[in-house]
Amino acid sequence: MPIKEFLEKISDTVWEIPVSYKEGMRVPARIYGTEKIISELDEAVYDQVTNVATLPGITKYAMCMPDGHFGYGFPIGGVAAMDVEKGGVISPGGIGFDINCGMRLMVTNLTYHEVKPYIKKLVDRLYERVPAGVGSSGFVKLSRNDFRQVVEQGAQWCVNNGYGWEEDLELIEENGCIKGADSAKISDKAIDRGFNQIGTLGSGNHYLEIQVARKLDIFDPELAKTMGITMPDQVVVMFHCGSRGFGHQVATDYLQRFLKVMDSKYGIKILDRELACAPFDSPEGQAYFSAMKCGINMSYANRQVILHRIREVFSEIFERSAEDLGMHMVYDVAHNTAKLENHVVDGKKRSLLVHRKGATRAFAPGMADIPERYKNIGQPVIIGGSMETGSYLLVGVPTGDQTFFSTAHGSGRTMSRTKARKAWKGETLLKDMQKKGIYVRSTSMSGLAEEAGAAYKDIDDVIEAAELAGISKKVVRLTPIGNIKG
DNA sequence: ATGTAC
Repeated sequence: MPIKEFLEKISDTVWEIPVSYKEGMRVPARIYGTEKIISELDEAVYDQVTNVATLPGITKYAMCMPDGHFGYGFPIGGVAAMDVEKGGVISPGGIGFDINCGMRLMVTNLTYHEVKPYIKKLVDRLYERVPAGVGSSGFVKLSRNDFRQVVEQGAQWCVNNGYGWEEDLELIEENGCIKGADSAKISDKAIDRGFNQIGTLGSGNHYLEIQVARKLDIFDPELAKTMGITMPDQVVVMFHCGSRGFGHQVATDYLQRFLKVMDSKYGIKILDRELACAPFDSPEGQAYFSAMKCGINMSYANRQVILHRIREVFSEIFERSAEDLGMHMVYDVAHNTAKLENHVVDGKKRSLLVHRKGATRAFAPGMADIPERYKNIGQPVIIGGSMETGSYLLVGVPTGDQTFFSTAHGSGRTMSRTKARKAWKGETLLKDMQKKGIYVRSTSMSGLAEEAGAAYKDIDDVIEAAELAGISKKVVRLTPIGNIKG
């Protein structure tokens, strides 16, 4: 029977697929989105999110955020909380290959008017100083043993070694170092792939962007001010990258290991090999959890070094120190993780492993683990749109409990990379963007075509859906003026 | 996303 017959409208932005849809579903699936988003959704997402609903320990719902689209095993935009005291599993496909791919946002005290004459110079210099593209390596020279320290200490290692400011650490989830990362759980191959990649952007949808907060796009000036956006036309810097080849290798290593033991040792049957998993409370599950945390820390360190590099470049171009330029961080959010969190479910406190794959944590005001500065307003959420359109700064809200305090992470693709490459030419796109006032540098013209704005959902629709659903609140919309694309 | 196939 077609999926539409099963899809039940819960509200204007929440759609449910009951357990009767597919044998083995332990909980219903819920998809977030407006009627428009749902009508354009890739049908494969229904299949994937209902597969996720069959995994052991899944609590309440298998969910998909409004930017959701087809991914490896889980949809990208997938949220699944596993009860670790009830045989809950950990699944690499629910975290993503690019472990802790995420966004970081930094403000400046410069206005559009001041930056505009330098935009070309600024983007060109950033392009030189922040290595981008497939297989790129960074300027931080590390031995393999040093790198093992980095993946255990994350951004804290960077600040201790001169890359950044002490205050940066307070503005990263887990203060830039998730506890329990154990490099003994990492293969030599993963170390080999990662040790020279600190401070590199990567490729695909990874980018570094110079943006402007236009007056009419500051929706809540009080909240914006708390986050450092204090004036119209203020220039900010946002970037998106992850754990590069390192995280990819960690995911590959453990997917293979889980496939070997999942059924034979633990009797877990899954509907799709891409959902390979192991009980959280098993030697294999715990080993991956520790290894995945190394990926989380690698990614924090990567973004920390890039942040440092951006400060250096601005300082050079504007001939003032980064302090004088007010280059303070707003926040750093993780997209691809599984974290152990306490949540209240049906009135009871439970320990849940919350998988967020292409989804952002969005803690409400007053919750633990929010920096002091944001305690009263909620956790900042940084949403990167496609490079042509715009991005958003949001905050978490109390009604976010329905998604274990998770929201969207980006626009969400509507078109495959292959299709996008056929539909557009990178060179034309580059010129069109230039006309719109966005100066772009990219390592790859075909890569640029893959990231065309038209290959993505409308970011404004996605944010609107997230706000209407009560899973995050918008604060500022940010417009790009310069972009370095990996 | 990714030394875009070990």
